[in-house]
Amino acid sequence: MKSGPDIAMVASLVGDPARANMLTALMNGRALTASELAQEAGITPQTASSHLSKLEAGGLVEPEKQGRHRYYRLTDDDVAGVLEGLAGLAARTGHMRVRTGPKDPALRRARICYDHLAGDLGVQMLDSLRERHLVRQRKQEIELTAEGERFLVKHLQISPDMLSHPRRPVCKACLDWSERRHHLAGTLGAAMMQRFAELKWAARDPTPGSRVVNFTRTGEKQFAALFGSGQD
Amino acid sequence: MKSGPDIAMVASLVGDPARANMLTALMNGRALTASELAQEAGITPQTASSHLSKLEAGGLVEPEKQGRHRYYRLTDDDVAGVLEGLAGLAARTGHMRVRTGPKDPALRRARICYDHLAGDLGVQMLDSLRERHLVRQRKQEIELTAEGERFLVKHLQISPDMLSHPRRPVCKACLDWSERRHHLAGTLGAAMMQRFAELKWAARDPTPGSRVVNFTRTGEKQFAALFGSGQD
DNA sequence: TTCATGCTTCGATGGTAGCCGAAGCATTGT
DNA sequence: ACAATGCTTCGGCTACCATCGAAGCATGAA
Repeated sequence: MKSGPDIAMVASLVGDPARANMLTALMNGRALTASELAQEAGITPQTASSHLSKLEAGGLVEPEKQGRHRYYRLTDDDVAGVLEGLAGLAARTGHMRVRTGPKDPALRRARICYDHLAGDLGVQMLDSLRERHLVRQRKQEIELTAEGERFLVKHLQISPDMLSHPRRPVCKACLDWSERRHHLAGTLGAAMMQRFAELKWAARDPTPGSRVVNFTRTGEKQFAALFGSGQD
Repeated sequence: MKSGPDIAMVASLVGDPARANMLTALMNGRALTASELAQEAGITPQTASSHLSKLEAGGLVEPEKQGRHRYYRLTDDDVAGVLEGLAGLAARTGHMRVRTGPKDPALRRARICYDHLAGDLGVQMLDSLRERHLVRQRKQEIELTAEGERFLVKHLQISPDMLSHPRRPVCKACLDWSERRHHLAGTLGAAMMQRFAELKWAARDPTPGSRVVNFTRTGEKQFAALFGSGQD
């Protein structure tokens, strides 16, 4: 007869409703934690774990470990393309699908991730640093360049000497919860956030338990001047 | 939660090994009968029937009734494209797939289908007729044009008057078993085949039960001159 | 007509896979 | 050190669905 399952194998991966929900949740290119994907699919974490291992074995998703979290993203654009094609075929025969709603805007914009800046502004900051070659990023590895060191001293009064730590890297890519792209973690990320607070550019929201970071007017301006991409 | 199965529904259709085998068998754009697809998938006809209904309901295949046979083809190129994408993803993670072998070459080339010409040459003939606007085809409906009538009289001494029949159409598109594209059936198809025999261009193979049609050297040349596409 | 072929529907069976509870690691924070 | 969180593994349960036997319709042939 024929050789192997082949196409049926990968198709059956997408064929399960729970897995399909996870995959469509990942369609925007961002990454989600296992628990979030579980909630997205309406199943328990242990079931989701089983599904995610299968998806990973099938080459549809790739994990990225992040502390005790485990982020998953689609392997590449090919996977997304096939999913789009399937969605197109499905749309012809029947029902379309509704998009998932947005979340708290303030939280999306700026918040504390452990001890460093996250959210829209955090991602934007790392983007800017990378663009101007102040840091070099390869996958999750981030390295401060010589230009970067000069930049920190000049604009933020941060000396590279202060950043070394026995068990913690200076720079680290941290997946952003709302944007699902990387922002800057590590001792540098923490030092920068601390400096923002000292300069009265920003402060954590006083509401207990809140992770929102509120920028002052001047802080917003200064931040935009340093890391802004034109208008924002 | 989310709305409907959507993408999972169509993916699960492809996800079953039997159905996947059927679909890949249809990937070349040809059409296959239900029994052939059953054999291709290694299942019984009644199981295949169930699968085919689902594939049809899901919009992946379309049936075409042909006598007591029922031919199935992929709905359109979009379906084929998605299948190719899935195959691509599957190929990355593991096993490729072997192609199905060829069949009897003589039978593929030219044979009798009921009373008219089928096989490679039969398909080629209808292609030529259509290309030169001697017939007009819409789906399974084929209509002889005025030019076509003149062509028949001039080159094959076939008068349109001889072709009318109370219960049989003059022209009809017939799905070709080997090529899985249409060839010409109806009273015209039968008349042309008969004329080929009278002209000693071709004759049915004497082997009992064989449906092979053998063309003579001159017959092949004449046929190619009338319906050939350059070199063949 | 009667027979044969191709396909479908019905009913019953069995294997597989999704699902969750409970327990086990791993990482982080106090 | 201990506790808390996030994720994984294990075991059993359940439900779905592919599968086939048997019977029922169609179409075409004799």
